[in-house]
Amino acid sequence: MTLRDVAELAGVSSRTVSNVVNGYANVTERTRLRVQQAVDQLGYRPNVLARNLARGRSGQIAVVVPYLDTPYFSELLQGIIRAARVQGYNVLIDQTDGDREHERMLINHGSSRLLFDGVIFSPLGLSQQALADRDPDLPLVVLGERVSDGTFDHVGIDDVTASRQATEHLLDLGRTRLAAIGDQPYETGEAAQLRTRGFREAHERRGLPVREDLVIGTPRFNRVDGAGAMAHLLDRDDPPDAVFCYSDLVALGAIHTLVGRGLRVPEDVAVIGYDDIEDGRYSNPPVTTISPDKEMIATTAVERLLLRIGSATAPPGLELRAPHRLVVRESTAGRRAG
Amino acid sequence: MTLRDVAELAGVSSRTVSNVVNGYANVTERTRLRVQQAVDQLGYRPNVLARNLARGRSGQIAVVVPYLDTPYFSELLQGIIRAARVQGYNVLIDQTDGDREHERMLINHGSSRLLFDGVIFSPLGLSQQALADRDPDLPLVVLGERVSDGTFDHVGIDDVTASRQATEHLLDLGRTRLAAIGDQPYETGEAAQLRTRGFREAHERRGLPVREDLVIGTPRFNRVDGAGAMAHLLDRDDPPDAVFCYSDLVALGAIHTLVGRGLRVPEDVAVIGYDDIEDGRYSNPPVTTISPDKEMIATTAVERLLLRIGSATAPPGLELRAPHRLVVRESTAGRRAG
DNA sequence: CTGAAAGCGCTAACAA
DNA sequence: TTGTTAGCGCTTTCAG
Repeated sequence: MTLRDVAELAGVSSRTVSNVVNGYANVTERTRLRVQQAVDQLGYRPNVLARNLARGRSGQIAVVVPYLDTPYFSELLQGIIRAARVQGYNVLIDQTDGDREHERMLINHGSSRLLFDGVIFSPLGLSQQALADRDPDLPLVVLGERVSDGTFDHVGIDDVTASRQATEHLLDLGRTRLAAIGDQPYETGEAAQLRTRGFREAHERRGLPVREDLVIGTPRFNRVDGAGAMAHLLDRDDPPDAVFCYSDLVALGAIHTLVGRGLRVPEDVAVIGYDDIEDGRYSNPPVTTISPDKEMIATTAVERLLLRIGSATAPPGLELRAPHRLVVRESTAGRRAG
Repeated sequence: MTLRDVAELAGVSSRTVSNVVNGYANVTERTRLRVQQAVDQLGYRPNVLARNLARGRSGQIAVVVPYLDTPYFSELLQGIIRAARVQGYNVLIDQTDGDREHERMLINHGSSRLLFDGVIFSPLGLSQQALADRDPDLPLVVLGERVSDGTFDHVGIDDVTASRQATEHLLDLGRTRLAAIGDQPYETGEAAQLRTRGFREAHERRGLPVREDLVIGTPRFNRVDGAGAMAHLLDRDDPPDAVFCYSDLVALGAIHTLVGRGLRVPEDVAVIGYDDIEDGRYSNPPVTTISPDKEMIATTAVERLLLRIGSATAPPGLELRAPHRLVVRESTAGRRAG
């Protein structure tokens, strides 16, 4: 079943069939119908491989995330896949485990060209410099806490503000010994550092000192790290009465430790997270969190990437901010639902 | 940068370059070296699109799951992606939301042929019949609780046995009023029905009657359903003292309701889940569960699919059972860790 | 509005 | 062991 077969049956040239199949204009209604009929009759479906080669495009975009089983990413992924499909694009998924070399390879068109037309990338191990050194012809949209260097788009929320708001929420509750879990004071920890900055800003605004010894670093933002850091904090002479966790997973880990030690959340220690993943809504207690508009992030990322793919000349790299909001639940507010 | 350019520079034919690039035999070490040098010098990378067309293969497999943000699937996906990459295959991900029509389309090569060479499929809305009616030329491996009709491979654990073991564990604790949450007594609910069968078998073996009014159906296996079903159960005159949940998410939802009502887990009600997702390990309390060997499932599925793709004549459809085990945690055992 | 025909870059049968 | 060459099936320029 090829274009030719259809053309023959319909008594037109393959050019015309192609026009019809691709919904181009310039086809008489009459011939369009005849061709359509032939297509249906033969059960013709275009060969994507041939089309791709001829077009020089794969019709696929790659989404690169550090970890697939991180709820935040899988929730985001859903939105991206949906948005891409609407535009006729398929999504290739890649997981880097934060491996720097792997990440670098992917933004250089992977091991082979043309497998994907563009990349939505959530870098973890990669420096700003490595991002700048990438294949300049590969359309790129970056998620998370980077800053665009003008050659790619960047979609994220305002992390400093969000973190400040999270911290202020804890201060508003009358808590005085605030801890922060998740700092990463090294080159590839930009994400974390922005949150730490917001944490500091909140203190500054209130004229309060930051308890430096309560700012704890973690290699990743997962449950294990949260649980460990919390245990560490509780072993102090003067443990915190509130904790700002840099992800909901960290918060869940921290709560796990707290409850395990017989402490009450939020009465003894209030806990706030970040990301608003579904787990946090059904945990005990449900977790107060910063909720980024994931749907908007996904849609915007796809939209901008396809725009780049479609443009002959690369559009300027934009900083795109999705909205976020503070969602107060029982891990700080202390109410209890049925 | 095409094969020809390389051939020219190396002073050989494009055929030879192709041989070298693809690691075929029959190339003198000497020419191999010369070609390799030319490749490096020109920074040549093969055009996958052209290769795909010529080979008639896309080098991609599709993985189709109902929901991407279900931890069980995203954990499985990780393993699949890894296993596929090792074999030089890329993974396309598709989410059906359990939509029957969408599922049917995908096992008929989607809307276009050749986009993927085979499918690993976790059906939700599709009947056995629909599976049988699929495009017979599309290599297929099915995950979950179906039975192979001999034309595809099926990878899963022994659900009846696992469910029986889960139930027996509750009975061993001395519980007498066992509930089950997750039954789906309709055509596409085969997965659920197997678990219900195991639940019954355990009772039968002990000569105990099943409390039919405590077997609750849920449309999906997620937190909301679990929370709702549990609330429903607690409103009974004679509420259960133990609950077998058909997924860990359901268990987490159920626990959420229990704790919200001021009941203790496991003292008042013991809860067991299914899937062993990471969330269950860090919840309060951690969830006892049936743990399928996900890594094995992923590897086996990929292995079998690639074998099918590579075979001229379709190998017989196999039933492949991955191992599982009962993991006892605090939601039934009542210990409490730090 | 439609037809003819030249590729897209690679693979692999056939020859040498 | 290597070269020649005919496709793979579609898109698209250029005529008409």
